[in-house]
Amino acid sequence: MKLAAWNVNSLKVRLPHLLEWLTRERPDAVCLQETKLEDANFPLDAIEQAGYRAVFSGQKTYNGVAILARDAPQAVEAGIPGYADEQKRVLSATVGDLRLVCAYVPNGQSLESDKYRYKLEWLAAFDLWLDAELKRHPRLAVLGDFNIAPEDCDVHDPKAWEGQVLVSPPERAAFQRLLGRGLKDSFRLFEQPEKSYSWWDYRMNAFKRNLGLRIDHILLSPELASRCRSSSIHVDTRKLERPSDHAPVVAEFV
DNA sequence: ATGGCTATGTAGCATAGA
Repeated sequence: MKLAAWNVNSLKVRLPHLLEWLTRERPDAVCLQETKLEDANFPLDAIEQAGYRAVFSGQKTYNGVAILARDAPQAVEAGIPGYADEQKRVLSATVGDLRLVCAYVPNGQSLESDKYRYKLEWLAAFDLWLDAELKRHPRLAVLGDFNIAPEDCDVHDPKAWEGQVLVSPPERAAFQRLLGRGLKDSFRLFEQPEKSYSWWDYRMNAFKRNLGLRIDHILLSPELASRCRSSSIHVDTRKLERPSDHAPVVAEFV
């Protein structure tokens, strides 16, 4: 069994890449972020023709999340219950015997920004809710763009990034709180190449120079973590024509 | 070198991403 998370940065633009990747990799489920599409414009036909069912929660221009799976997603829930948020950032569904949470954590912009306060507040609500979800769903996976590089080894130049948004201590503490709930960072369950990243700036030839950050993650409940056999980042998609600035992250299970 | 690139909405630039 194979699960994936991919911030596609516009599903409209990235649809050919996605379809090609689905056909080649045949994941059982994929969580997409930044679809940037209203639900009425979701390319459901093309995705169904590729052999996938889909549920989605989108909006114009910004944000937007979707879950694609070979088996129909059930018990679909959008957002964080009890946390009012106009922004479409969370979608949950049951696929087979798994509970999947697709998440697009706010970026935060800069430490002085209102968006940074929103990010921390959002993460607090997310953490509280996930604690309850973990108790309800022993086989829980949280997949998406967390917009947090958990450790200095997830940052190409930790000195240059020190204290900035995506690596600031409060954000990293929020990520550690999720791990404290019992969730495991699937990527770090295994030996990994040094300088492994999931996002590279479009500018300054950042990808060619591997100036990246690891901010996209698959977190697993203890039961799922014990079944996980590998985790990797599909860097090759970043080499395509008109790529997303994020690469898919993948976890495989027995 | 606080720039640079990409996508969107909308019709020349503004906003956001990370």
